[in-house]
Amino acid sequence: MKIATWNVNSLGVRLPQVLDWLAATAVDILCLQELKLHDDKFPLDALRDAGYHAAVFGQKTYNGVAILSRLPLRDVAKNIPGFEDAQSRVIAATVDAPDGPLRVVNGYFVNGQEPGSEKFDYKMRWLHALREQMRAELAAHPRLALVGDFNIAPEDRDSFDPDGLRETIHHTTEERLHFQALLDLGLTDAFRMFDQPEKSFSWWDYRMLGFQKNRGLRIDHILVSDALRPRVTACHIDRAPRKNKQPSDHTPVVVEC
DNA sequence: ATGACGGTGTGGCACCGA
Repeated sequence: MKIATWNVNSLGVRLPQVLDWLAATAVDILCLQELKLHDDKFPLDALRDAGYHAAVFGQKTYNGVAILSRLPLRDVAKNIPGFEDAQSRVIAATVDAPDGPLRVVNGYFVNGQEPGSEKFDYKMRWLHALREQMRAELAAHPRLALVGDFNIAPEDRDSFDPDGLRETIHHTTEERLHFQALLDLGLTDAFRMFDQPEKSFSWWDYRMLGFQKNRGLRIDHILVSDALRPRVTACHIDRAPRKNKQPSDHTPVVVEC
């Protein structure tokens, strides 16, 4: 089973690249973030023709998340229960995989802009609420993956300039403690289960030749539950889509389990 | 301290992302 996450920075623009990538990689589940379109603009037909079911939680202009799956999706949940939020950032669904039900939680985590800002405060409250949701999700669904654009570089090695960017957004101690708190619930960063190249990143700034100079961050993650972890055989970042014409600034992360 | 690039929506520029 192959599961992937990809922040596409507008599905309206990136749909042809998504279809190409699905055809090339044949992932079973693809979690998308930053759709930037409302549900009624979601390209259900094109994705169905490509062989995928979809659970969608869209939003015009900003945010928006979806789960694509070759197998049907059930028990779809949107956003964080009990946490009032005007922004579409979380969608969860269950797939009945051959070896048992698999719960997938797909998040577009808050950016936070700058420590001390109102948006950073929102990020902290959102992360705290997500943790409580994940505690409940894990209790109900032992076989679980939490994936998405976390907007957190968990360690220094996940940043192209950890010293220059110390305690700036994506790098703050507070954000990293929230990431660790998710791991402490019984989740593992699948990427770090394996030897990986140094300076492996999933996002590069569009500006100043960020990708060409590999000035990036690893902020897109796949966390697997303790019950799913023994099944994981590989995890990698696929840089190929970042080399497309008109790429997203993020590239997909893929896990095999 | 600011802008650099790209997407969206609006209306000829502002806002947001990371």
